[in-house]
Amino acid sequence: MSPAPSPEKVSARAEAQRVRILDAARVCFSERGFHGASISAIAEVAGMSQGLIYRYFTNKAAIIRAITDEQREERREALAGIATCSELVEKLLEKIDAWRETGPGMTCEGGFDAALFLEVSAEATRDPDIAAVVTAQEPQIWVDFEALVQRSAEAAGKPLDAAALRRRTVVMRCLVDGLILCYVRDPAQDREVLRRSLQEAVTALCL
Amino acid sequence: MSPAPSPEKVSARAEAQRVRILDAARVCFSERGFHGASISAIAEVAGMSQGLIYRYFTNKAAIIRAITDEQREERREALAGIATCSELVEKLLEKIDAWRETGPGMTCEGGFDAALFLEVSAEATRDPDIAAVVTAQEPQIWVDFEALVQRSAEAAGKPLDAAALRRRTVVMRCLVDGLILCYVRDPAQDREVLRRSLQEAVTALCL
Amino acid sequence: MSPAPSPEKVSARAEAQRVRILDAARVCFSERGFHGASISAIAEVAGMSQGLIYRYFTNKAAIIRAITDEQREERREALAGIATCSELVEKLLEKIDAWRETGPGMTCEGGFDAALFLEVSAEATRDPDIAAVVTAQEPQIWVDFEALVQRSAEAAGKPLDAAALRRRTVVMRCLVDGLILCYVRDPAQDREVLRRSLQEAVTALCL
Amino acid sequence: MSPAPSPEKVSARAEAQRVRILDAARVCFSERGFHGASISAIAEVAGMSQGLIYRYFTNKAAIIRAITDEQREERREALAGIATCSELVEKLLEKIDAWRETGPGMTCEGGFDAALFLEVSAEATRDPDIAAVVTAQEPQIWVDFEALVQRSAEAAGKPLDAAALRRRTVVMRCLVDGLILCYVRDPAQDREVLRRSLQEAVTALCL
DNA sequence: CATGAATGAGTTTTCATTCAT
DNA sequence: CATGAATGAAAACTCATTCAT
Repeated sequence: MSPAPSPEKVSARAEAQRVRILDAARVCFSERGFHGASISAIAEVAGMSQGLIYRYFTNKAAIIRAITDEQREERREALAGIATCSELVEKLLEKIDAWRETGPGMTCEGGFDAALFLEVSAEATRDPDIAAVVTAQEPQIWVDFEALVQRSAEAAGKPLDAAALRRRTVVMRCLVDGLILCYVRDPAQDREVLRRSLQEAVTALCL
Repeated sequence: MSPAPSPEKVSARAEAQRVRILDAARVCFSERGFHGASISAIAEVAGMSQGLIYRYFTNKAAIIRAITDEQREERREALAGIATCSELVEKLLEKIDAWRETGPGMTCEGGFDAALFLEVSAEATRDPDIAAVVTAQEPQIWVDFEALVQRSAEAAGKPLDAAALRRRTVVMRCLVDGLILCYVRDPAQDREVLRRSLQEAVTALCL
Repeated sequence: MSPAPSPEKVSARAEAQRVRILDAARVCFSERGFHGASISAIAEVAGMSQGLIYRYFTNKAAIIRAITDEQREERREALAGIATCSELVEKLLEKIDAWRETGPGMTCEGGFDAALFLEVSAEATRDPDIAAVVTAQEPQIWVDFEALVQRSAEAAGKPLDAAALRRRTVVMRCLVDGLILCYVRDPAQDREVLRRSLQEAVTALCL
Repeated sequence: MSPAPSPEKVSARAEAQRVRILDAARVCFSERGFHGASISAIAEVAGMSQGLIYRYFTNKAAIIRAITDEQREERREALAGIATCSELVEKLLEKIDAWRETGPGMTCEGGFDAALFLEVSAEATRDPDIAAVVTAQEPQIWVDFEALVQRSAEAAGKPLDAAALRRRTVVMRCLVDGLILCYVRDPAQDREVLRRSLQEAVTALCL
């Protein structure tokens, strides 16, 4: 009875547990912030005991780091199926709307959680560990983003050389990240104006 | 002798104390976040007892609200002496650099504290009170920002009608707010590239 | 100008201040209990600064002692105009009703504050100082009470000798104090039943 | 081995902890009053950390409520083995004496804590929650008390009809509760006089 | 005489973390 | 592997008391 489970089984189970914890943490952190959310809240949402969490993460800090680290992949996925900058703007607006409606923690499955994104960015400002994780994500994000911008430029018939590509990419990232802040700070503002403003800028930049 | 202090004197003292507390709070909140900073830390930085803080603010929440509310004025001042969008980009980059060097809490006196800005934005995501304060600032900020954009457009010989002005202003705000995020997330990145990218965009937008 | 006030004037003023403080304290203690009421609350109700209170009372404990001490006089007054035990029961019921309606602190002016009476009794259980004050009142109260009971007995044509008088007085005091507890613990109970029960007992005791 | 503890075991432990806390609370509340006793004092007496108390009671208020609620059962038990009103008076005097000697908090095991009884009554005057708990106990207490009074009346050969029974019961309760107050306010008084006075009254009431 | 700012110790309560079972 | 009881430190907040003015 109860044969020793194969190592893969074990780590599969372990991985599943980690996922459960991270799913719960995402919800809690999004709702209350990294420092406002308690381990006991996470445990409750995850449907497990507080003690068990410490079998999979040494620390609350480790959970925060893991959540922060996830965002790299999410960001990659967000850019994956997208052909042009114009489409990116469109999709992002949709996702922010979805976030407002479905509530916090829905970062996975192609969703986007603006609260978590800002919390991570703010925390990166203070905690060197988090800053390191965030900064480490950047090269990859730049690669993906540049690919998109180049794709977009080529679609517009104006391919860019390396330096111009980088600059155009910087602008696009600022635009996109700034859009999130804009939306968060004044959620009542006219979404259509937002959309058209951004699209106009994309056009002006020949993307 | 020892005349009863005039009421102005009294409230002047009270006001001075409030300022001391807010100065300390700005430093602490910037360093540790709203929920990571403790009242006792604020009291220590302010050089007073914890109890005294409660004579001037009913709550920690009240301090957070006050700090959030301050940002309106700071933002106004930041735009005040600026003629064109190009100049805005230049000044903002300088200020972010200054913040990185002088450390946290230097929001006043024309300074800019990116950490605090992000913390406020993140908190607005969770706390309806903070969201209300932030949202209430927006109309004023739009007015100031539109004035700058129009000034800039006129300087470029291309004045804008109301609708176009609004759209261009949205783009500028996204650009500028996004720049902050970009900088925070990858502080090591080449500042010169950042500068040129943004300026290029400003030019492309005829501002 | 401002001639040195005569000593009587001074102590008259001092006495008036003490009264203001005690009036306020009575209200606060009645509403929140000795330990639940704060000096600052008393100061506010008294319309003066907290510091001033300490010019007239060395301590919070001193105020509590003073309030406790007052009850002797109140109790005397309560018995003063009363002819028979039957009348006492009637008056007490009226006063408890008045207290329920007019709210706390109305101990003076022939009123009766059941909350304060119980608070004092409870505190006497714990604080030896208060116990001493309360116990010191008792001889006087017994004298007054015995006078009433004797009056009542004579009115019924059955004067009592010293020992019997004392015993009958004990019973009357228990009856009357117990009535207060009964009322407080079940304020909804039928007042008429209460009245008749007590009166019946008075009759049975030939008072 | 080391079998998972059965659910009964688990809640048995929890129940035991609650009892430990309530035992400690009884002592502390009796010694210092509800608002004078601190959670840390209760924790110390209970021999546990402050934090642990909050695993079993959400609030200090919840502990106060629980202590208040206990009194119903204590009161029931106090009346249980008693045949006549005369015996009740005898037993009560004994218990008050025991309380004076054994110190505070000995409410359980057929003991009686006058301090706690008065504290609860005083608190009922201020806190609606406590008032509700106290008032909710009353019907049961009346039932028990009426049973005793009827028993006593029958023993005296004079059974009472419903209305008279109620009135006689009111008188007995006032007598008994008032006795507690009398004793507390003047603990030095002659216990024998007290005893004889009450017994005389009981006789006069044909109980 | 009077104020109210100031303090420091104390309050209740929460929380990350550990550990026996 | 999993629980959840237990802890100790720290959080926000209150309060009696003092003191410069």
